[in-house]
Amino acid sequence: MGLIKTEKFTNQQNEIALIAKVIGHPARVAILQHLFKINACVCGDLVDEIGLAQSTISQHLKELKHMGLIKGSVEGTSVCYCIDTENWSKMKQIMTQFLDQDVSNNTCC
Amino acid sequence: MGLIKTEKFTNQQNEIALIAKVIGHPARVAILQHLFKINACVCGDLVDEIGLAQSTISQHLKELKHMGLIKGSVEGTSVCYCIDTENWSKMKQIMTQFLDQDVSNNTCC
DNA sequence: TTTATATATTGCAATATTACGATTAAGTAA
DNA sequence: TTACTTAATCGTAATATTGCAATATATAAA
Repeated sequence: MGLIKTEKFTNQQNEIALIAKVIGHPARVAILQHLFKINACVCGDLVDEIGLAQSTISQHLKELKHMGLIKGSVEGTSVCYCIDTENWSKMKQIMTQFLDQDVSNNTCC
Repeated sequence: MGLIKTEKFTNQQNEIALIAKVIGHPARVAILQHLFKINACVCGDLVDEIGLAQSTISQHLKELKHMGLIKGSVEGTSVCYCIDTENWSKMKQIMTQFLDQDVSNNTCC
């Protein structure tokens, strides 16, 4: 069906999955890495940097913004995007907690 | 097109995205959490636990196995699944390194 | 061998995602 | 005003994902 049955899972499980899903595309990984690297506002040079069509990059930016990982502010004709540090930290904590599950007692197979 | 242009990105970016993508479904998050919780082999009770069809769970297990996050061994008629601790640690390191990018110098917008 | 149980695979329908070109919107410069 | 620049949105095609029923496979028990 292509439709995820979110009602079968806990809020936490759905949230982890949503965060991971947004990161689960190399273009969005590249955008985030570039924003971290530049460490300041960036706009349409992401299109040159990444090499996908302008409309495609715009769509990925929209998804990242929708998840709250980045924020954008209009600067004249261009738009300045950057990491939303507060939300990034929150997201990082959620993911880290999931990833940090103790593996040492795992005594099977 | 629905087709990701992986050739536009670095191996690292593609790898991060692939890992995140596998985690990007609540059923797979639930499976992983259950395997951690039980801390031992588990088989078809994942179907009862999660409440999706057997074939659906089997497919998700296949994807997790394909990414190397879990491994399974046949035990009679059932199959014992568990976290692949070595690969989990590797994966965790890759993701943590990505998530840990320094946010403090971010002075924009 | 037959039957039962557990898991994997196949085939399919519904929906989602990715990507792009074309267009629109909104600001700037002339 | 018009022309230009930048980014968002729309429409669309191609592909991917999700989920299930049905079937296949493989082992165990009778």
